[in-house]
Amino acid sequence: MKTTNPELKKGAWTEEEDALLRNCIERHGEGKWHLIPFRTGLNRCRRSCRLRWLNYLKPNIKRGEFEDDEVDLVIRLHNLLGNRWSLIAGRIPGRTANDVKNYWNTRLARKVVAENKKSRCRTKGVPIVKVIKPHPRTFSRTASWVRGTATLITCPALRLYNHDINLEDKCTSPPPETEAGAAWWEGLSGDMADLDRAHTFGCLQGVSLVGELLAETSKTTVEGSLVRDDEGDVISFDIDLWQHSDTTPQPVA
DNA sequence: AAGATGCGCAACCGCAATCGT
DNA sequence: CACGATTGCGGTTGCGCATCT
Repeated sequence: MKTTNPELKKGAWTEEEDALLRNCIERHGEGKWHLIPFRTGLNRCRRSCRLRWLNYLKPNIKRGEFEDDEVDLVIRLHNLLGNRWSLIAGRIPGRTANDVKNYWNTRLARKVVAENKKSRCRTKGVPIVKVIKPHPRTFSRTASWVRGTATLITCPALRLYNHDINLEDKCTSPPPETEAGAAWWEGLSGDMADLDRAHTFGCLQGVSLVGELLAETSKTTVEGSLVRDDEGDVISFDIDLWQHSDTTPQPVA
């Protein structure tokens, strides 16, 4: 299955190789990585080409020191998502997953551990909050997702399902019972008009989210995390909706 | 001055998910 | 549904440079 060609070049890239790769992607676009070595004539494996592009050559990659707000964001997102570097990087414009991971491993990890130790001493007696991190799900517009047949998508911590019911009913669904859920519902309703090409409707029911999403774009990703206290009660939750453009996913809300 | 050590970053590797047939 | 091919992700390694002894 896996083929390793000992003739393939490894190690640092030269300027010539960079130029070949850049030209090829500018001409043919990103993707189809398996064709890149043939198209460029590079004696590199497709994964090496992909990595070089995504981590170094791609336009808009931000270089240099992380700014304070970026560092703050990385710490918060890592707290929420764990080592999901690609998700974290997706929220920090210009930074790659490798950048974030390296920055974390070389600078932030020790700092955060030390600060956590300090804060644990300060907050003795405060219950530990467990964050459940379901994997993001990606839905294509095809088949059952758009107003189609019943679909059930299960995540470890939340459920999303879509079925053929009247949207008006969905909009007038009773607001969630918990305070956090009610706040979310309010915010969601308020944001509706701002959602350019996708809309989401939903309400909290116990520990699950019932939602329906009409995807007018080619792909939409829903990501969510429930935050529970020691008793297992949901105290807040975070859900992100992503529209996939041709290239990098951009948050819509 | 030269070897040792530490650090940052780019790149590689293995694995799992997804896609296509 | 099964299976191979491809892609994406995160962990790890290794190189080059800076600093220390």
